[in-house]
Amino acid sequence: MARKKPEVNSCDCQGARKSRRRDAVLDAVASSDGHLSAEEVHREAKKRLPGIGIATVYRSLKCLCGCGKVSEFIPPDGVARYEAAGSRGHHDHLVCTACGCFVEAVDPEIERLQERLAARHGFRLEGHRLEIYGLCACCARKK
Amino acid sequence: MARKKPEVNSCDCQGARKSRRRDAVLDAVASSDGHLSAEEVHREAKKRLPGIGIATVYRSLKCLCGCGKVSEFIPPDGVARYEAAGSRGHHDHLVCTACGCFVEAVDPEIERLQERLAARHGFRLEGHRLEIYGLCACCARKK
DNA sequence: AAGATAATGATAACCGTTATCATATGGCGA
DNA sequence: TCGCCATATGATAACGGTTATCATTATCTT
Ligand SMILES: [Mn+2]
Ligand SMILES: [Mn+2]
Ligand SMILES: [Zn+2]
Ligand SMILES: [Zn+2]
Repeated sequence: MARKKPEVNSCDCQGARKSRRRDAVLDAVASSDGHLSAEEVHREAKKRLPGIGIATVYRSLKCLCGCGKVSEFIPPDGVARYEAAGSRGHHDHLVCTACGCFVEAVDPEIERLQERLAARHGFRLEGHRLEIYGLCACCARKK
Repeated sequence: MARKKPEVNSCDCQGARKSRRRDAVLDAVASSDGHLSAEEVHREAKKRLPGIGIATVYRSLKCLCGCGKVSEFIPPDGVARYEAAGSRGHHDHLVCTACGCFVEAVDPEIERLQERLAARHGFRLEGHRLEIYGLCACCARKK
């Protein structure tokens, strides 16, 4: 007889309970191309649970970031953006100053040199943020 | 007979007039160690011109950033910070996650590899932002 | 099922920054 | 030097993304 799958909680945080809304928020982020603002996540989540409130979206995003399912990054305009962090590992962003698109990229050498730079200044490295601004291939062509 | 020095305007923007307050704002930023918030700049500027308002500080900072005398950078907490940009050239920041201090650093190799990374993705590079997070030497010792 | 506690939605509060507007000031031509 | 007009200024309201509050609901444990 088929037995119910063990309930997996979308949040691994201590004391966290399972919640349909948090699942919806994670699904909204995970099934998109990423780089959504909280408001955009809300719009997507409402397609799954029409009544979900914006406060819950913020709370869920914070929780999901805390347990590593989602990662946040804050562009210069100060509006946080979210993307699924499960399988996709760390990456940096090339940000187009014309159309605002994001291109993801990693350069292992840059990553390594950052460690060296931190060490050189006695820093115990915990993380970093690298954003490269410019015109994406598409926008550069139009100019 | 000593004649007055030609008035130099602290702002090179088109149509800008000389203003004592903008001078005071520039002086406040230039004579500090940098990385001041707008509110901190206001506090310093008031030592020079007690009546100066916060709106004027914001306006002056924007103007001074526009003509390259001051540079702005926005840490993850979203509160803009300012530093003199005249002689000091580009640099990146090592940010201590414990005490919040900033250490300035440049790695020419990282700078060069960023150009390569941009080119590799067809980006016409305009600028970048690199922040490295971790414990500064001082804070790492205390842990 | 009942009790304990986490989750939720509506909305007020927060806070750095920007916009507004009446007034003051700087710089130019006469 | 004087007058004109665009720019600069200060007080303060408005803005917008995010967080806090609180009464209610959902989930988990026993
Ligand atoms: Mn990304
Ligand atoms: Mn600096
Ligand atoms: Zn583009
Ligand atoms: Zn430190």
